[in-house]
Amino acid sequence: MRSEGSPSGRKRNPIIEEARRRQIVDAAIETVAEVGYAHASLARIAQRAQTSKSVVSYHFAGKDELLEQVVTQIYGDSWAFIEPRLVAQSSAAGKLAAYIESNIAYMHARRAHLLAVVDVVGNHRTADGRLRFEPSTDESVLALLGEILRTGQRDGEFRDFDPRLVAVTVSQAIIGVLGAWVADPTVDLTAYAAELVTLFDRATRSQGRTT
Amino acid sequence: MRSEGSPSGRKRNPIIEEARRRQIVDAAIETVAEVGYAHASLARIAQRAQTSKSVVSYHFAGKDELLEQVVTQIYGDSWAFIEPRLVAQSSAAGKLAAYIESNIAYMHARRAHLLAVVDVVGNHRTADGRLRFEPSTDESVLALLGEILRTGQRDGEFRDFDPRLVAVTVSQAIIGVLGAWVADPTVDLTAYAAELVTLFDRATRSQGRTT
Amino acid sequence: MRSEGSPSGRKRNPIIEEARRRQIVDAAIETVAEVGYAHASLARIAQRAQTSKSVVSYHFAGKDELLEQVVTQIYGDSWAFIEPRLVAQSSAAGKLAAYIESNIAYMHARRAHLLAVVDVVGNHRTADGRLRFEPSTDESVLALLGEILRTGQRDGEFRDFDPRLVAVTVSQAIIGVLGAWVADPTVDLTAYAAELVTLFDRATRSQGRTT
Amino acid sequence: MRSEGSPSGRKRNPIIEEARRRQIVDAAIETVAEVGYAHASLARIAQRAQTSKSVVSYHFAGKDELLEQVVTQIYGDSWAFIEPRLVAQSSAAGKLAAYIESNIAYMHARRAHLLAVVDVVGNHRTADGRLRFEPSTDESVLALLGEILRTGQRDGEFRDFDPRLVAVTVSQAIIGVLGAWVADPTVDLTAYAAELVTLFDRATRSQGRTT
DNA sequence: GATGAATGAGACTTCATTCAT
DNA sequence: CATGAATGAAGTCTCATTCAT
Repeated sequence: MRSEGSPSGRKRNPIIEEARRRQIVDAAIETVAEVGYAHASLARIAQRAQTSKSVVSYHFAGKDELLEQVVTQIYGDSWAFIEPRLVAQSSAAGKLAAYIESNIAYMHARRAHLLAVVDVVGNHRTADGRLRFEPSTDESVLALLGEILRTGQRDGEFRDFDPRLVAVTVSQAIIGVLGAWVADPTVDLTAYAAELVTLFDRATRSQGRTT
Repeated sequence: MRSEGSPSGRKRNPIIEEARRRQIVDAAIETVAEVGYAHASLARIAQRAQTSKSVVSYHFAGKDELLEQVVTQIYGDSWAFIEPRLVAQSSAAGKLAAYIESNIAYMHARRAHLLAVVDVVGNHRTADGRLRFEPSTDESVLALLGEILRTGQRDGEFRDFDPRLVAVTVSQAIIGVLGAWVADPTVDLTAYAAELVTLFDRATRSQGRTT
Repeated sequence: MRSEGSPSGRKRNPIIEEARRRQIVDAAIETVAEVGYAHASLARIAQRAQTSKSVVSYHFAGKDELLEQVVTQIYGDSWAFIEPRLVAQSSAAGKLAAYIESNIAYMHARRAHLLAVVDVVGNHRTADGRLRFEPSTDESVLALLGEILRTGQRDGEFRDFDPRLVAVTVSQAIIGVLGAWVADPTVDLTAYAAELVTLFDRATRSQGRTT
Repeated sequence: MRSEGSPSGRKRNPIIEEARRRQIVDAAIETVAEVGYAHASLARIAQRAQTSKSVVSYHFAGKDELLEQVVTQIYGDSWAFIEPRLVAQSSAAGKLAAYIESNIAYMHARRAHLLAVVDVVGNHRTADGRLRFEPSTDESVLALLGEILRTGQRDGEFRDFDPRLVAVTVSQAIIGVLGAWVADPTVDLTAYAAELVTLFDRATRSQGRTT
């Protein structure tokens, strides 16, 4: 049980408190990345954070809350990286390319984040056995991509297709490229990203148009 | 272990033996599909197979071998379904379309197999924490797709691109579409498969060509 | 989780199984008697039964089932001792006296049973904090005593009073006498039992009657 | 601990100090009454007192001292209620009746006190597993009742019996009646108290006497 | 005077595996 | 061929207590 005296959940000294939580979440990310979700026990996470299981239990209501923080933090960080790069583009095709490239670039720089988020999202379940997070790809990501694609279709940049299907495909293609890099870190991820941009440009452009 | 040749009263019976193993592997598939890799204990698998843990341990060297059989069996079954449909196509583009459609069709008919194989492949690890299977997509699948794509490029059907990247993309796009269906079983998987074929046809065709 | 293969809950070899369960229940009784409910951990019980926690968990679904067995067993044993002594009496007054004396005699011979049953009944609670057993005195005991008292009133042996109140009082008086003996084992429990019989004889007899 | 005499800026304030302790003890009583001794953790008690564990630990040496205060306070309060009602009676029979009725009346008005004191007295143990308080009934209560009963015998009011046995019986009968009320709050506790007085009047009166 | 933070002991439970029959 | 029984490691979580501020 967390929160005593202050039912809001936040402690009186938010600075040290937040720092400790962040430190533990980071340790959890690294641990999941290294040994996988199934073997990422509180003991191992605590060990990496250089504390004890009790401290982890003190700062988080339980393993569930900790793992949810892992996902929340990675989603937040990656979005903070991607968003300005999207805003900088005015065309839909530009935004699509920027999304693909910045997403890959972010994970390129944080391999552990990639491994952890995929593992936790794909495995963390509620007591009744249902996945706690959206499977495969986050719903908000699909909504964003769908919006970009629909805008492009309205403006005549893109041909006619099912925006959701293409959004799913783009999303999974990115994961696939990242997965290939995880399996074999020698692949040139930047080149792959560029090729992916080309591929989806071709797949979505309306006929006869040129960049 | 009994001695071979069975000089004693009891007879070896490979048929019943194989049937038992298959029954247990099926139970394992269903269990993983239902409660997920992390909660698929031997006890639960045995319960679903209507036996006891001991029987499972008797027929398989351990949990590892059982889960490897799960993956092997699903890979084998799906390949048995897909291969004839590939052979029936002569063009590279035809083979690519056939691969996409038959792969999705197979999983469409066996939801539990899809859930189980994704879960086990993505989670089953060796004692030292490394994944026991190729991450994300099976290497042999990538080799097959790469071969089709390269043939198409050689014959002028396809434009110039990195075959491995496109192979990865095709593979992950299929998983993505299947994932969208798992998350929301009401999506029209057949329509999605057709759209996916169109999308990759556009993405790979050399300019100016038509079907 | 107990019971595998045989959903009934009983194992194939009921003899050895039942012996082990009994052994563990006995160890639980002694442990609760010695260190009290709150300190009677599975570890301590297992230690006294000369096994490990795992074995206890194997034979019982959990601590709850074990403690319920403790109470069930003691209730059953004591009733097996008391019943024939009740049947041997024809008059209501005789049955009342026999109940008091045999109840005290049984617990006199099994101090640990007395301590354990009082402790478990008074403390064992469900997850939501409610007592798992009837508080103070078992309802079936009160029903039995009430029946005896009502019969005595109908036959003119006993004066008019609230049968349930007197049943509760008899029940608690027995516990009180036993409690006095637990606190100070030098008290003459047999003499106390006899005095208790006299006391309730006086309190219940109809005026003018004699034994 | 600060030095005495408080030479520094802060002043010792025994009033606020005592109020705080009382507030915490009250919270402990309510908590034990609600969730039982075994689940009455310092955290839960602090939560109900609207403070934190640290505050509780600051005001009491430990959980032990707090629970001892719970018992002491309830014993004290109940005696303050009962004593004047005893003094008001001149005959031994009158005192006995007054004791029974005022005891029940007090607990009738404070259900939580009843539940808490029974639970703590029956469960609180020292490190070596021995009960910290007298089991069942307080020794001073038995002494008081014994004194009343002996006086009554000396004056010829009561017949000859073992005073301690009857004291124990009276004490437990009261607990029994209260227990019946706790189990079923709809029972008419006042009527039960009156019946109890009658019952023990009959059981103790010397022959041929009348009120 | 008071408290947020930390901590280690110990609680219950689940699990994969082994062994004698 | 099959299984009931046993087992120890490891998991998550709760708790009373202590300490620096």
